[in-house]
Amino acid sequence: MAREIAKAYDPQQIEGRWAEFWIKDNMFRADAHAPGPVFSIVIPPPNVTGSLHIGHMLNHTEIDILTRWHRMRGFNTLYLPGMDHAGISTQRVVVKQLADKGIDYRTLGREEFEKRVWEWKAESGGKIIAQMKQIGESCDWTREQFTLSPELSRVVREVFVRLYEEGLIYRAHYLINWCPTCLTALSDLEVTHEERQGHLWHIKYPAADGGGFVVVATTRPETMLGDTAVAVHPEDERYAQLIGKKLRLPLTNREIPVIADTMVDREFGTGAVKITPAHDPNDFEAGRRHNLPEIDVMTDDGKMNGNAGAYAGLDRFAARKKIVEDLQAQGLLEKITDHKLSVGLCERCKTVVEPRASNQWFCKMKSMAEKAMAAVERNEITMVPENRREEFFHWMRNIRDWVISRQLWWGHRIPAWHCGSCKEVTVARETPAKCSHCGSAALKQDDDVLDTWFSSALWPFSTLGWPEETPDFKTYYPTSLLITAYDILFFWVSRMIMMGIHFTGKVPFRAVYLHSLVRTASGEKMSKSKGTGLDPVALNQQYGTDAMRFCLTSMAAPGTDIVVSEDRLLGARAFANKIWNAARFLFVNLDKFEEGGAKLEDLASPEVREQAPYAFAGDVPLIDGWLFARLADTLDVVKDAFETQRFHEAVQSIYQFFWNDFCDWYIEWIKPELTSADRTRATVAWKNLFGAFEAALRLLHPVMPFLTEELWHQLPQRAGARSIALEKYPEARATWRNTAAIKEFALLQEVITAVRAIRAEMKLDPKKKLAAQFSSEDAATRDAIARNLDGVQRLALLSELQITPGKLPQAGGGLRSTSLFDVRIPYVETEIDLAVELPRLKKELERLSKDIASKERQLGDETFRSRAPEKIIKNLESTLAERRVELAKIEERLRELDGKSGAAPAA
RNA sequence: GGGCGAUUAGCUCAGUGGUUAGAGCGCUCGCCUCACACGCGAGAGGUCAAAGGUUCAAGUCCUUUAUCGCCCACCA
Repeated sequence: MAREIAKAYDPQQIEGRWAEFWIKDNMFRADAHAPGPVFSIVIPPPNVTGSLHIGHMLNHTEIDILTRWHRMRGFNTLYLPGMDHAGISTQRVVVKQLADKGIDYRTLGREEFEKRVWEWKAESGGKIIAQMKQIGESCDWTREQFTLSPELSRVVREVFVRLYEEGLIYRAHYLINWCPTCLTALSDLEVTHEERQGHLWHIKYPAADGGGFVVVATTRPETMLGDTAVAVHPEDERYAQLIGKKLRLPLTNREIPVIADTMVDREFGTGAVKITPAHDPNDFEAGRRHNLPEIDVMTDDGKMNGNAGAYAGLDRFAARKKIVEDLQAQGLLEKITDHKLSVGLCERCKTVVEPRASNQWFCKMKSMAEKAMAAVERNEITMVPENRREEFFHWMRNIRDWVISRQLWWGHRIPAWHCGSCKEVTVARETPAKCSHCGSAALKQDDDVLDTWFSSALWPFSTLGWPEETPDFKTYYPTSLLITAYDILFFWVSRMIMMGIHFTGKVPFRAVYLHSLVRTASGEKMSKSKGTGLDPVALNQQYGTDAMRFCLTSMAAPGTDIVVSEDRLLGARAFANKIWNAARFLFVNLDKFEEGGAKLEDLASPEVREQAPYAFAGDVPLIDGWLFARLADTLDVVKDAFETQRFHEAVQSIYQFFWNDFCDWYIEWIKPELTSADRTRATVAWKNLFGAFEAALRLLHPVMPFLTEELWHQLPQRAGARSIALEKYPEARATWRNTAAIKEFALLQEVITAVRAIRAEMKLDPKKKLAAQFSSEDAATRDAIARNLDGVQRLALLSELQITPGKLPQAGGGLRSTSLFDVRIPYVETEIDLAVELPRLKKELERLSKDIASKERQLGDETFRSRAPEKIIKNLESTLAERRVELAKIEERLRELDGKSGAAPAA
């Protein structure tokens, strides 16, 4: 039977089919009652703000690799998918969409707006799910979750009420970060800081009694309209007599007191500070200490309000300009100096944040933080990379109460009802009929919603059925591992740990792996708005999903950000193509195998393949023993690497095994065996090739699922075999381990490479078979070459290789030496180019001499001999002996060649 | 202001105190060899940022410095 397979791998031809195949029958559905050790992982739910970007691609690939790997190793595996409603971000997206259509979302009303967002959620969520399916994520789609679903909303209310009843959630009037564009409060974490060049305006505040004035320095003159005091340091002699006196606030007719407070830094500015309790965190605290009134001078959208008198209606920055002009006109502006300051920006829209005093809901964090730190200290949760642990502790130690209310319409409505009669608050799981304080029915639910991270913090248990003790919760909680980007350690990871411990008594995951961010070539965080983002869909189409997966993870060393480049993607695609073509090699030769009377069906059962490597004439051929030994080594590395989330190591070692060992050496070596006239020999070769290739596919499958699934189905498989994803991952068998084969084949590789080098150096006809000579003092080495003469001659393209004991003459041909052997192609028509050979040898000589000198020095050192481990000394001694042999050979060759050439070219 | 990280080949980066520091890409030379030119073979290319220290032994541990990043922080 002849098979047709395209010459080049075309991922577009096959990916869609398998993506569909995997989800069709819920192939990756988890079963809480299934046997085996558990591996569970919940997705960091992507925001429904658009589609997946390349960072998600990395994150999801890592999760999927580990999921597939564990599944193939017999774990009871759950990869739970889902999405986040992403309160402020999603609301912004929809608000903007409406604005683009000329609609102010506020005119729609809350209910209609929510309806529009749900429509958008369906669109964006649908896109995300489609992308996840497209990239082959092996999730259990029957367990998909959404943070704002009715089920999860119930969990949110449960948690809110419990925290309220425990006194951990409270409502207070406090100074918070306000975004005048998003029109909501923000937590400290949602504010990013940016250093900007600004000014320090020195303003004269005249004394109320007309005697002189105090100069205050401020970076924000517009807030002076809300000043309710000026503060000086109590021990500042310059201002001592002013304390308790009144000043007249310029541009208004208000009188404000001079107060004394140790918060003032005498060295800064003039040593006198204007106090604006409603618009500055420090001043807010000072205001509380001194019982000062708060005067909010702004509106929600950042304009000056009625309290700003003549400036009312002006934007805060326009007001700043006007105020400075007016002060100047009145001669109250002493001077303006340059001043660098860090301004707070809204994380989402980059608007300058306005500190404002307002009524908000808060969550006390300290006690939860302490328990979370203790758990991490006890290593109930491990963190990779480990240095993130310190960051975590640092943040947790300095944690402040969390503003959890947001003035948005998209989110979990706070389950609190305000009583119109007694003004008290009723907090309840279900909408209450009457006020729990006075019994009045005049209840109105709080307008605010919860910070989106509040529901995300519950994700590992809310998605598994908590507060019920469901089978899912019992089996899969705590989850095994959390994989996420390091930039949400505080937003999300820390809060999950705190909430998880608080509500379930257990950590939410056993381990956290914080992976890199994917950056642009210039090192910036990728951003769609800046046009620097890479579109994973386009890249998948261009290079193939498997290549993308390979590319991203091969660079994913923990702790460093990664940069995706065209070059790397091309390299990854080439690898996929290489695998494809290795398979093609098998297929185009199958006829020959079957012509010999063998049947493909004989290779279909895993039991048959698992017995590879098969022996011929009583022995496993060296090449097969070697390949399976290399496979075992690779599997060791892969296991170790995946267990410690060192994806790049695992992926690179798989790459090396497949390309270098399997393709470059194994396939090249066994080619003639496959068509050997000796049918028994040929059959053994075929069985071993099949066994090795099929194992290699399984080895590769978690990283490159599409390609391996496609090829695996083209190999003979037992009846009822559904998918490579459900097969067993190869296990490094004890019988595969074979250091002798590795050592022996390394010798053959060395000899073949040496002959090829000589051939290149002598510029010999690359197709012409040549006669060469081989010598070694070591009988075992000579035997090894003799045993494998056919292969060596063939790969080195030799007509014959004469094996003699001892050494070869160092002149009269192209030659390579090691301490163990010499190999030489005698001159026939061509000679060595001395202008190349002599400098090469001299350089080698120099390197060896230096190396020998340093080793001699070290071995001559008594302290070294007495302190270094025996093994190190032994190694050093034998290496030194080898180097000396090599040096002697090089010296001899140099003498010969120098003599021959008369005048050696200058080195 | 505090903290963390980085600095290794032309580029992007691995490197877990112990032989001659690796990979991919790029570069040079030679090959369309019947799986693969998305390929094959052979090469060149590195005082591991600088200085000091610990150690028998340092790219790896410590200190200082320089440069570049990132995070955190209420100095008006």
